[in-house]
Amino acid sequence: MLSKQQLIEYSEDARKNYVNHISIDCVVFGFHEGQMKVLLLKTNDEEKWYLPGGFVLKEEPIDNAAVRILQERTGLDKIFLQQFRVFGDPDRSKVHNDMYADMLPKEQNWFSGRFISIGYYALVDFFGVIPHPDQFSELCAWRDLDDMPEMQLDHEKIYKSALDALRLQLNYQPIGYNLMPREFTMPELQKLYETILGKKLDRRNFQRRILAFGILNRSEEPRKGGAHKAPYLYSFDIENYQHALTEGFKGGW
Amino acid sequence: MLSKQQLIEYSEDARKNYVNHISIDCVVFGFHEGQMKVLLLKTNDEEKWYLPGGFVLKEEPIDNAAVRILQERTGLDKIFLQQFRVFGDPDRSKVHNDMYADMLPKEQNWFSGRFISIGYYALVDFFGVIPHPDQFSELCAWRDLDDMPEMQLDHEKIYKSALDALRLQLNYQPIGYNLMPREFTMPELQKLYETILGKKLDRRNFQRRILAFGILNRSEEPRKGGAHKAPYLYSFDIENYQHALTEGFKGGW
DNA sequence: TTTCATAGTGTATTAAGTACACAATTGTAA
DNA sequence: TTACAATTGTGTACTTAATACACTATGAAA
Repeated sequence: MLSKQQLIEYSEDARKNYVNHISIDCVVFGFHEGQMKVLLLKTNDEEKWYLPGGFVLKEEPIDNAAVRILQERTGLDKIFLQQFRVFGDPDRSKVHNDMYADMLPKEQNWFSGRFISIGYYALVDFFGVIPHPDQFSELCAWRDLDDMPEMQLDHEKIYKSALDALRLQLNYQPIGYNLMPREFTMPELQKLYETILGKKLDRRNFQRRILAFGILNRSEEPRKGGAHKAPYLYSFDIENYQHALTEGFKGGW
Repeated sequence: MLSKQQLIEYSEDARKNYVNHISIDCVVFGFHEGQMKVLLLKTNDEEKWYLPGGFVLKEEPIDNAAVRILQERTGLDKIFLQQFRVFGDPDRSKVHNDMYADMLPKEQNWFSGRFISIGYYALVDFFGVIPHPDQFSELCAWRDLDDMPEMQLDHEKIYKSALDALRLQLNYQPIGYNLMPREFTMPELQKLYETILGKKLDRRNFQRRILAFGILNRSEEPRKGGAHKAPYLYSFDIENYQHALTEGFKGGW
């Protein structure tokens, strides 16, 4: 959390370096222990959480800005990022505006204006992430998708919209390379799909379908040491996976 | 086309009224005589065309801005609009910037900065549109999708991206209500799909599939007076159509 | 009345999606 | 050591959707 003096400095820096009126908000999805997770931030003195976000440098492509912002929050440098929609209601950042208006003199307050936010979602490796709070927060942590806390501004709307976009993507693109460890079992992958979709799938049909995509390689050796029958291990065939990403799966017409 | 003095005035007005650094570009699709059309603008003294676009008023939701911009260009007031992506390379408007830099003193030039553009596509009734040029152009006209001219800035990239988005939409949403006249024949509707997709479809299979969506009503009376066998007339069942728009068709998983 | 272009309809085949059941493996508790 | 519970692997019948393809019907013009 910034002091008033720091806030003034941040505001002045921001005016110098960032494109005004534009922000970026990222919905970072991770997957761990059969749970879909979203990376959130929080200050100590506020109840509500918010999404990792930031601004666009004056000479920076917006996609790079999103990558930079996520690098700062997660430590990751290769991130699957997808722009999914713009949030541009004039009063979407009203609460924020008012908050900073109390703390900053108007002429020094870069935050006073309206911000139009570009929404990105990211799929990341849960274990690769080292959550870093930003300047405004003390806490950066994973939250379960089915146990999301109250959120600031329109961030609830944003993450729900991201989830919709992700579910849609599931229909015509492969998913998982950025969310699963290198090797995983079929039930583990199924759990990912079930979590994203929020519903149960049939084991046998899931397996057949996902294998038909041709993006998985099965290891020779099954995973040992588990409490039950040793499952096979799979990994993504990265070449086919990339191809499927660009080409899409079926198409309909 | 604006004179230098008018340009200065426009620039000052813009600074007062619009959110800086944000623009909107619209890809307006129409359909006429079996051809997919896109609405474009042009000045007399430049070869290249550009997309209808504009800026966001300081207190205006971005979707409203897109509607307002299209109302001005087309005269339509009910428009199917879909945000599809943001174009935010720092040098995307460089040509424009340079052009205005020659004409406007820097401190009076609202256009000098970088603009991040929100792309919308619109599906409209061809006959409902009365093309109005904007302040910068003399010409506002339909162009065939398969005969598109050279375009300014990154507008070629934008309309191609819009077409991709539209094709994707075809897979999970109905299309046509905003593009077809109230009554139409099955071959006419098929032509629309073929044009959007850029490929031929089988008559019989198309009919079966589109009817299976349950969004069409068939009139009692076929269209008479044609040179051949009188075709049946169809119209959209607006209730089912709307339902399909929000719910989507199949889904995959 | 024949011909041509177009419209309407049906059927067989293949592929994809869904529903469902049994056998195999492994650790644990009797 | 043996029975059990939990989990994984696999197969098959059924239904639905997608594809390929051919004939009949209509209306205007030659």
